[in-house]
Amino acid sequence: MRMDKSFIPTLKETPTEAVITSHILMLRGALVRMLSAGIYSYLPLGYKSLRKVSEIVREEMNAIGGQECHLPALNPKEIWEETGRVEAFGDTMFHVTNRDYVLAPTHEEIIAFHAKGTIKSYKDLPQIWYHIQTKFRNEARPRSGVIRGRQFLMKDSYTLDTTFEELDKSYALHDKAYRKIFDRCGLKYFIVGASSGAMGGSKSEEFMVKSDAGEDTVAYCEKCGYAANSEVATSVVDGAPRHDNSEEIKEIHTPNVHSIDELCAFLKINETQCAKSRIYMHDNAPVLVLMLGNDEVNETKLTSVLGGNVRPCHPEELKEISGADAGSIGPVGFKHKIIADNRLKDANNLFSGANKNDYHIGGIDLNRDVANLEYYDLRTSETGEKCVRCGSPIEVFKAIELGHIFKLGTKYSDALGVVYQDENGQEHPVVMGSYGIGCDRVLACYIEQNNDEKGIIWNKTLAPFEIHLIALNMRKETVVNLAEKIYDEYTKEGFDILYDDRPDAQAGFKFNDADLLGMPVQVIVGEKNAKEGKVEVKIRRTGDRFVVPVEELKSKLKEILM
RNA sequence: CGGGGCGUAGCGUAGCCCGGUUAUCGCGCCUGCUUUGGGAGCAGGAGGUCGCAGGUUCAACUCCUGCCGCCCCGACCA
Repeated sequence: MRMDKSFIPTLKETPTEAVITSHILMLRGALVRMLSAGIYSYLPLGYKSLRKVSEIVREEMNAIGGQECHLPALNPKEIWEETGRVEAFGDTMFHVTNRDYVLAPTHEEIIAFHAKGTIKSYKDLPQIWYHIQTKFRNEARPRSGVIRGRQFLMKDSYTLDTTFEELDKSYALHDKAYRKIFDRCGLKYFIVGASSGAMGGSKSEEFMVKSDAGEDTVAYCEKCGYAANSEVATSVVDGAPRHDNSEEIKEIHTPNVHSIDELCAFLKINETQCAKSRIYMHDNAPVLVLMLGNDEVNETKLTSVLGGNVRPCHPEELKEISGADAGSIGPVGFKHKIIADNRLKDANNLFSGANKNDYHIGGIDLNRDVANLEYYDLRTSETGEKCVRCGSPIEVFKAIELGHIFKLGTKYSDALGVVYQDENGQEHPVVMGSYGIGCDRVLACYIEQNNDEKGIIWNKTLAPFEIHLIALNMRKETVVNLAEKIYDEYTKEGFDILYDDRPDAQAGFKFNDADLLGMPVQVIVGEKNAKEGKVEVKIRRTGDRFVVPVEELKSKLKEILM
């Protein structure tokens, strides 16, 4: 592709709306342009890379027996109502206003719809169906460029199986395919156990990339590879000690003491002697959650322990329920359900709120003073705590979710009546799995991980072009002749070349654009070298540069691009 | 949806608090000449509903009200 008169509007300056590296470089490097919040146009270079991502995904999906389809993004609302997901998605789903259609945020329903008419017998199974389609989600707050958009490109595949054992196999195939896909893309990623959330189903794992721009928090053990979304991550931490003698309960006047830290400072005690109280509303009934010290309640864990709907109580509800405001609430005398985190198991001589403003209670023995107390893992793990598997310190950090694989089970086949007949003519619901990869995110994450102060550093796999050919001075006949010759000949031979043939751009301008765009190899045609029948080759990633005679260029390029 | 910030030429911006000349500067763009191995120089030039709509005023980029858009933090999120 010739650069002169092509749609590659690189930017010298950083647009104000971009703050994370990949977003900045995707804008500056002319890969994308924003149309509206969370809605991006891919320009020629960006689209070329996006298609390379899709192609890798396609090859690996086909390799495990996936069959590519193309399902509509416009869906009848009715089918989404049958599974209850119009309500489940709520405002996140786009609705068409002049007809009863929705824009599909994912495609479980549509797959189930087609499976229903097609899958009749156990002989029809298993199946892997996938497509690469634009998805629509009305994100309240799009951010980080293409990483969280209202419209994005996703590969989603769905497996149909007879049994959960068979589903395990389909799931394992996807796990394998996903590793290959991300490996081929050159991403550093890891896999975490995750909560299934609104998708339903039993097991799910996420493919994550570490990044400050991420929206998920994960716990990771470098030593043994344990990794989990912080929604479900556990770690080993010491519990509160149980002392030989339980002290008597005593009420203490604690004016203006609201937080655990203030309480510790006021009473000159340690955090591990305090029980923090949080009140949640669980299906319209209050529940007091007791945590040790400053431990944070993990609401995902709490929800899975309690089931149903759980939300924190509003400040005005607290006084009515407990008799005190936040900061003075405690388990002793609390009249509703109480549960506690495992760290508090059998603890005594604790301090906690007195359910009376400005008062705390000391000498609490949970075994003696709180009836029917149940203990669960309710806390959020933190950096430095010990790995549940190997005991090494874990690290907790932000990450971007690139892919997610789910064992769905029969949720959708039950709702939409997708059944098959077994050998005995008995009907059973088809067992489903669902697997997604955010193609835009693959691109953005790659750039997050592969850049320097000059710009993007592509590897051959995802680069829009393999070679960036730079003719330094288009007014010198020797330069033009050589560059044109290389461009024509090598393009015919299958090299994918971006040719900077802009007539007026200065050398420095071209060099900087080339570094910004980041093709793996730059071939530089300058006057001095050209006269001697030589060109310069620069490797973008390492910055290495060397001069080669034109006769040797081809073999050299083949060697580099192998 | 809550909190904060911003909206002036294709991009980045000054001016606004304290209303009053022809709305500032840099990049980019056009013309000419020079230059051509790390974002060139000189000269000339084009380009603006100052986000939109009301209001106050003799007078609004500037003050007031409403709306829209964008960014950041949070809530939410498959």
